[in-house]
Amino acid sequence: MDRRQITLKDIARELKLSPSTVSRALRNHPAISKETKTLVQQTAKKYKYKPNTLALQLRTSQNKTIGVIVPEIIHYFFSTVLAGIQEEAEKGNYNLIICHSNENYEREVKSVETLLDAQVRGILASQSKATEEFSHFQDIVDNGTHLVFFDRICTGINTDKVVIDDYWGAFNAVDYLIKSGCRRVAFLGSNPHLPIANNRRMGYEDALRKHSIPVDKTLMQVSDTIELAREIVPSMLKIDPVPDAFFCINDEVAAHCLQMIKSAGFKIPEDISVCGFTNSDITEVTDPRLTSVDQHGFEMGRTAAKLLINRIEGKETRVGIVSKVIKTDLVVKNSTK
Amino acid sequence: MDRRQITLKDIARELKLSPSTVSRALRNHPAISKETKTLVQQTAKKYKYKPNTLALQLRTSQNKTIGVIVPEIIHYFFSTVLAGIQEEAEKGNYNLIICHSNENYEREVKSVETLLDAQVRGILASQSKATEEFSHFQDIVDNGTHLVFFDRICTGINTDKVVIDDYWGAFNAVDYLIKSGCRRVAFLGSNPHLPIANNRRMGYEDALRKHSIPVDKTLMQVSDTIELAREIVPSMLKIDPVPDAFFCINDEVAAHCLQMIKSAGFKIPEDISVCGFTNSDITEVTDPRLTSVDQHGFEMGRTAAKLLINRIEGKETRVGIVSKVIKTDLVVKNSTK
DNA sequence: AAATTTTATGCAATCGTGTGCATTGTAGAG
DNA sequence: CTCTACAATGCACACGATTGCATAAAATTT
Repeated sequence: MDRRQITLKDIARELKLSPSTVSRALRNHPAISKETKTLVQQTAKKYKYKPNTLALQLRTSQNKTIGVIVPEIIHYFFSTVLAGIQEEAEKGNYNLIICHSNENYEREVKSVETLLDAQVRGILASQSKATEEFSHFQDIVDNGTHLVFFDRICTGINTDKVVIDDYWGAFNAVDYLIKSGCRRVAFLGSNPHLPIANNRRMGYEDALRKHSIPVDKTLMQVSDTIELAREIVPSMLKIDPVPDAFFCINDEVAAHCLQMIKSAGFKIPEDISVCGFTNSDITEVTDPRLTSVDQHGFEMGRTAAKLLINRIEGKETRVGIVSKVIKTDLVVKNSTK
Repeated sequence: MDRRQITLKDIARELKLSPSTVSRALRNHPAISKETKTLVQQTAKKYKYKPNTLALQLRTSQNKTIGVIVPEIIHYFFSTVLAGIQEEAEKGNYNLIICHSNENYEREVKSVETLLDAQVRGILASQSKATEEFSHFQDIVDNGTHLVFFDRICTGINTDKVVIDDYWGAFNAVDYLIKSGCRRVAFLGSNPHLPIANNRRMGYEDALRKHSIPVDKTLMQVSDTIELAREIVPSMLKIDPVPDAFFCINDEVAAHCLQMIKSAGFKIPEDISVCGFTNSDITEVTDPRLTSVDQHGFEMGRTAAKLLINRIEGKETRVGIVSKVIKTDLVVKNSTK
């Protein structure tokens, strides 16, 4: 157990050759004779020789790892993104170090530190809800490490980003709600300093305006967690006249919203429509099944990872900031008319 | 951008010292004078010197990474386990390389290869449903790399494992169902060559026997995916007399089962009870909320990672195989009487 | 047969750190 | 004033792999 990996030297000693010859034989260097090559390659196979990654990376000073910072792992959307990142990293032979900030500012700062200590070549990050100060992200850039934000981008930092079209996602959803006959659409949003929340709010407002429906501040609340939803939704159901639709910032809030609406005695979607955001697995198991905006997390992950790897390898020629936008799709199920 | 990290040599050159002196000064070696130490340490701080991990690891030949193979990332239980692994790895200063086999045998084999190529010090693995041949896992052991299985263990390989008490989890759930008045409990299981599936089946059968209820093979089906459930559940609802409870191998199947039971016109839990396994987030949004067996994935992840790290660092003194069992808890909600 | 080219291999340095041993300088002891 | 002891630093090598250059041996040319 814990057997030492065999090295070039071991093979060299065995065959009474120099390490350099062995190295060249394995890499098919033209100056090596056929016999030596086959001999070396056979012995290498026999001993299951694997070049030491560390030594190689040290020599070329080309660490092949990238870091990821996600606010939450146990979360449909982010695990979808992670799967996309993972696939693309594997394709490019990059290793991944994953940190999760748990929506906590201090842990996010520490994650950046960890990743820079590990000397990753680049970082993919989505900021926590609690983050309002960005110097740790600036440190990444100052350190000469590539940085690509995804989804929860950080407006204070000048770097590449991949986002979804939050504005149009929200606009189309609310537009659909209105076209299906809703007039009092409530918006359960998130902290407005997050661009994703703010953009969705604007999409929501503009959809109302398009149909000449006045924006009613009493129908707009910050409610991005189950706990908040449990407080806010019941109170909104007492407004007179009651909202005839809820457009929610995520599926969890939408699903719990739906429960509370039902237990308050309203029918979905006849009395009140509900629309979520993400189109996660839970949209299939609510009753009725939940209409939601698909965020295509997998594609976002792939796109972000691809962009980062291209930057690292100098294949991304565009000099300025690259911003990629992933399209959303409204997936209509049974919680809307 | 892409600035080179500063090295010991850089500091040495700047201070007209040798790299060895600088190294010793930073590591507080007694043979270095106070003045030199403070001088070196200040300059190091000034230039934000970080020792090159690769060089260090090469020197000590002590790669600090561990690999993880999960069948699926976008999955409540496995992401919970991952979160636990991640926490413990971070605590021990280990980096994580995560591979996902996507329930596919070939990808699993390739993942093992990837991880061994990366020369990880140990691997945490949960096998895919498709795997019926284990030589790739044996390769890990033969290679001298530590291996700990979690949840979906592989019986063919002689190594440490962390599992949940599937047998008792199932036994207690079915026992509860019977005590609440059910007599015809259906079991929607998984491929019996997976120990988790087999153990749950035995727990199910023994709970029936405890109450002198005959085991009825027609009530036991392999149905571990939503697709299978959509085929099998409707046919089971036509059995006469109809089952009065469904005990399901996972929450997704349970949630969809619940939907189909309702649309077939049965009342839950009055006519038919439903119980899932995992206690994932979706149990909160079904209607009614789903009774389920909590698997404590986070604790499982932490336990498995701790065990692996102890093995790597020689802190686990037990010589033979270590098997840890994580307790389950039945969480009763509204889909059972 | 001598000179030149070709072929095949080894030497040594490199990447960034750490450490045993040798070396330098200085102070105290005799 | 010389010798010893000790403090402070540098040298050289190691970790594993790669690569320019030198070198040895063989094959070819003149």
